[in-house]
Amino acid sequence: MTEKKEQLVVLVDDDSKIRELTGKYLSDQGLSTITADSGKSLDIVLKNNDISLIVLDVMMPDETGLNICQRLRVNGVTIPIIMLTAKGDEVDRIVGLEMGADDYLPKPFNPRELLARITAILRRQANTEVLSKNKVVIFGEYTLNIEQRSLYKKDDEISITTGEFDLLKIFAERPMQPLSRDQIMQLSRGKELDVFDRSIDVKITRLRRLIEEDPNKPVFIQTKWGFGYIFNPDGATK
Amino acid sequence: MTEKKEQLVVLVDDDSKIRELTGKYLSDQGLSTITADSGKSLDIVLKNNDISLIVLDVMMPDETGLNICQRLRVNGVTIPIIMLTAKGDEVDRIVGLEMGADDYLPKPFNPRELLARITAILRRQANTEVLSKNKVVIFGEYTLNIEQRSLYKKDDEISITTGEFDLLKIFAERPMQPLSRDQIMQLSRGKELDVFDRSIDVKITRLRRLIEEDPNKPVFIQTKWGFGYIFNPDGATK
DNA sequence: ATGTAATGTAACAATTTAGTAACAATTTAG
DNA sequence: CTAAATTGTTACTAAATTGTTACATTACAT
Repeated sequence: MTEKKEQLVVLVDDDSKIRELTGKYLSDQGLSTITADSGKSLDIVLKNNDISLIVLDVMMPDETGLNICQRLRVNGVTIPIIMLTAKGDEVDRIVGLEMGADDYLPKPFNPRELLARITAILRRQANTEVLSKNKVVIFGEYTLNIEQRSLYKKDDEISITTGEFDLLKIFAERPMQPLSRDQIMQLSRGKELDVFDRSIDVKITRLRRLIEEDPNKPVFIQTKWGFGYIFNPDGATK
Repeated sequence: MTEKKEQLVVLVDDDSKIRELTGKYLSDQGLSTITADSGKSLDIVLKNNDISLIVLDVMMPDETGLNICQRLRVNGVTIPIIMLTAKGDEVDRIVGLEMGADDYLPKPFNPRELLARITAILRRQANTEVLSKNKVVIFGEYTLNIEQRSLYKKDDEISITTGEFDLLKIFAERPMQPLSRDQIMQLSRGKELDVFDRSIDVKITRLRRLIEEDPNKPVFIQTKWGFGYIFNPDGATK
């Protein structure tokens, strides 16, 4: 019934030897792999492919893996990341995990171990994806059915436009996480936000009219002044 | 509508408070519910009733939910299971899925969310059963017989072209699931849809003329504006 | 309190999307 | 091979959504 999605992995390392050897090994083991030699290349790869996982070397010129990782996470990218750290570098490991990496592997590593960790994470990911198909997000007396792309108030369906749905979905999947207008733009349309672009604000206004009892005192989508907005499914407390 | 088989759900939890409150909620919402306080009680319930779904708490004395789940699956029981796990317990969740649970819900949970997940699973279940057994889909006063490739209104056969039938079949097999034009094209002809291709729209128009009382106000095949179309066998509610 | 920058939003403009008639092309049945 | 039926294409209209702008309002720093 469900078709399996091809899993695509990117390996980011400035050392061409590692890219070739490890890339080949992973491919040989049946894992589609792309390589990139820098953060810049990675950005291009991410823009043009549906990537399932990133393997990221920490030590790279220009931009370190830690930097890249942090930058991606700040921009709301949730693709799992495995960090390659210098041997026994506890500090890097900890920092890496704090930056939002999902796992780490000390260099030099055994390709088989890398593969094992990759598949472990992908399997976990696949499980949660299957489940998120079932997902409904409930806030107050509203229910957002993501699979059906529909919104209900109690038992009545409320008509919601594509843009409103996409925006609400972004929030609903990230409860209690403040999102900047930039992040929202990235997540909804993969673009940068121009400096004087107010379109996100207007969309928020429209969304609030849909789901807030009193749009002047929003409880679900609140303003983080000077930063952006945050979705609180329990409604504002204070 | 169609005569529906009574769906019976068991809620297994050692906490009597949860059993009572949640059981009452589910019953009030029209879902026949039995409760059990342990794996042993569950076995008795399963022996004496035709159960459609099991809601299973993970943390229980004597035998944990994970254990029960595994035991049932090993014994060939395929009834869908929803696990209630401790909040944010990733490990339980993953193990639960590997044991063969169909979904999970972290505790404490919102009863409405539990209900939503139960009905989602039951609907899917019912759907695959109908399709594998009868190959007949009923909506309003229409009957689509998939094996015969024929469509009836009440007892009168309505002539339907190959293309219309194929399209209707795609929808009929996926009730309440929004389909993009791209998906429809993939499903019907295995091709990508060109950007300015409007043929799906035209087919929809023609299909609506066939099965909608008032094709200007379609109730079975509705437009998901900006996305695609959705088939609602119960007819539009609002 | 006051000035400044950020946010809210009404009103309008621009754009995107959907419905479908009319015709052309293609397929099917005889 | 021909006629009929079906399906795809195009063009146009209407509808719905989304973006832009301008001004009002609000929150913050001083």
